[in-house]
Amino acid sequence: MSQAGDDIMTRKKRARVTLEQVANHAGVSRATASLVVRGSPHISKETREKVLNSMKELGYIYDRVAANLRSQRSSTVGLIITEIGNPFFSELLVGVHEALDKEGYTVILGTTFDSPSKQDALLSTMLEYRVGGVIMSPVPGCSVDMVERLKQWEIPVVLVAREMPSGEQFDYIGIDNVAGGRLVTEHLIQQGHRRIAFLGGFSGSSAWRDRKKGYCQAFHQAGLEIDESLIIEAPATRQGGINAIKQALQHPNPPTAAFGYNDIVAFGVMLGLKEAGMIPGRDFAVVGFDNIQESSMFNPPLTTVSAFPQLIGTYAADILHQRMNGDAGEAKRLILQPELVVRESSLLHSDHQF
Amino acid sequence: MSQAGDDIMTRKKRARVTLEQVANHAGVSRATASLVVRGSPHISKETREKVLNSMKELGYIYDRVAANLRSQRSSTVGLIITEIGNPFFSELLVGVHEALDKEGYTVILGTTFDSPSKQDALLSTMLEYRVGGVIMSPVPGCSVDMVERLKQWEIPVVLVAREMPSGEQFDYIGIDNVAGGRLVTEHLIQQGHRRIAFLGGFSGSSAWRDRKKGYCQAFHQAGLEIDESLIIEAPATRQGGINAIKQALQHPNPPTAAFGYNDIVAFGVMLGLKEAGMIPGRDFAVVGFDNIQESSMFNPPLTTVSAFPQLIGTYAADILHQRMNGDAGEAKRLILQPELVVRESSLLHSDHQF
DNA sequence: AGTATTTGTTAGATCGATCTAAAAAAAGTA
DNA sequence: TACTTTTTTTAGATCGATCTAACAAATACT
Repeated sequence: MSQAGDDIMTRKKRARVTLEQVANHAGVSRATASLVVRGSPHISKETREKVLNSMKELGYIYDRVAANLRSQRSSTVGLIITEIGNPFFSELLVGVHEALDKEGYTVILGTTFDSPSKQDALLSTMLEYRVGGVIMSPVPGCSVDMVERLKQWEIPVVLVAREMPSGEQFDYIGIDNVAGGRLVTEHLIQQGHRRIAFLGGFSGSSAWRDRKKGYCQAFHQAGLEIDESLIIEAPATRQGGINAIKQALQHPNPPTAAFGYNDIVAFGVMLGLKEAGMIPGRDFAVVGFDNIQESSMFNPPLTTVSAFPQLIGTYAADILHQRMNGDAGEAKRLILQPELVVRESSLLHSDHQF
Repeated sequence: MSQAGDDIMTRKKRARVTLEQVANHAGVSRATASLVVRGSPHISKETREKVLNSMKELGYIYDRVAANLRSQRSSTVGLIITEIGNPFFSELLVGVHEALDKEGYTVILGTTFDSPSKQDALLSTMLEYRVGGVIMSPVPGCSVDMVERLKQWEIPVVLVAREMPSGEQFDYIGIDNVAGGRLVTEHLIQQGHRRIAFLGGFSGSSAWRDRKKGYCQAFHQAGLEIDESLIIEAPATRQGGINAIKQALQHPNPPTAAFGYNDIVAFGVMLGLKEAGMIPGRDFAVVGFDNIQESSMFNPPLTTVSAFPQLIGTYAADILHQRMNGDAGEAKRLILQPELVVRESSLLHSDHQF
């Protein structure tokens, strides 16, 4: 259970100035001082100033921990993402953070690294800390049970970027991954490619399945066959991309283009191509997904799909804020439409043949 | 002062299961149940199991808020950085986060965007939340006053990446920016460059001043003159880099190489060069600072200096952990030695003349 | 002036845990 | 069996704020 080990704790020596001391100093009651702190309108100008002066004089520090305990409220919000190393999530974090900050919330951060047990542990911690709400990107194969526990305690939950099986009851902000996958694949087909690998990511994540769905749709629509052996799962990391493209190039009938699960994978794919002596954007087309800031600066600049992570974060924060203020309406679904950004990595010179 | 506006709060409806209820259910006292939760050794096996069962049965959730209030301890750590958008800091965040996570701390995140008032507000918030310690990268020109307030409350503070005027009393983990600036500049001088611009960043930050110091040292050591008009301050962003290089190119006697304050600026510089019709790495040498992951993947790959942000984060977390466990020794200073990483952006073809 | 209303203030209980110091139970010893 | 000593359990105060409901004081209304 919740072992509060002593080793990880710190003891404070200097005693805190309490509201009671402020009240005494100002010659009013504790309750009055409390009202002043909270900016109540039922306080006369003079008392307010008396109290504010005493606060300043004594160096008073508001104790949110005590206040939250008594009031059964919380101005803390939990944010659970898979990893901060991925710019998609760090940009999402920026969006969430800025929006919540503006409203006066404090953010508690957690990263799951796609481990369900870590996610459960994080959710527990957040419950223990009495967070007022949670924004999370669920791990693949995440069971709804744990998250429902939050619902039980009437802690609003907003899902971002990834869906959860039977998670219809939760607000969700994401991008239309099917459309995104289709955009990418249609683009590559239009460029004349017929053998297009889909590299990286794992089928456990809803985003992966949707992007693949879009990939398949584009193939079908063009009347082309899908070669399942060109769909290679791998960690959604640079190294995963390197490995995946290497494996794909071993194929007796290798692909001429690759759709990376996300930009990071696509970077890996391009690095792998370079290692194999090929020049991405000339000998081989590569497309990514997310349009993180770096993708415009890669060599060559990466064709990709904008997934608007920061915007997703902002919306998620806004919705959570509404929920925390009592909005109990139906679960909202906000699906942003992706936009294809064509750059050099997918525009092979016309003198190439396939 | 600390207005706890009602609008930002959430009310929970379903009552929490308290330790008292658990105790009643298990037929023991509240105190005993508390000891069980905390894993005290003075509890007999049977009572422990009785209580644990009751906890499970009732769906008990440990209330850290209440516990922290009474025990005057805290397992929360504040992390204050300037921005998450900068990969240097997001990598630092990864280091801090992983290390603290392992020890069971929870991280409260704050970003200052280099605004002193925002930093003060954040420090206040953290005090209000009773954090047990703070890791921070101080804003340029940060006064020691506010941070000293934390010291007063015996809340340990570890500074990272940037120093603070008269901040000798605080632990500091950073990199030898002087050495880094020298490495970069020596490298460029060795490549035959004589007119080297120093672009981006502001002189308010200690990192800027140190890097510039190294830059000057290298010049002096080589017996060369410094042209102050080639030192251009600008925001440490991509756009700042673009603007700075454009300005530098206007110079009647323009530079042949640029030292970007950090990799992001260097990226901007390279983009600006491209816009001006020049090819970085062929017509103009560019070097950055930090060696963020993307710099190896840029076009061309960026010569830079490794600043080991993740490692800095890890060390900072470790030291903070020690401090929170009572280590009251002298302020520690841990200065990592930077390493030059030479890539194509600074290796001009030999047929070029200056 | 006398009552009703509004405005400002407050005492005392409370949030859910931990602490202290002391009591009860169990084990060890003579 | 009686008396320590050790182990286990507990009652009651406490952390620092907010809540409730009631009480003064000031203002408004016949």
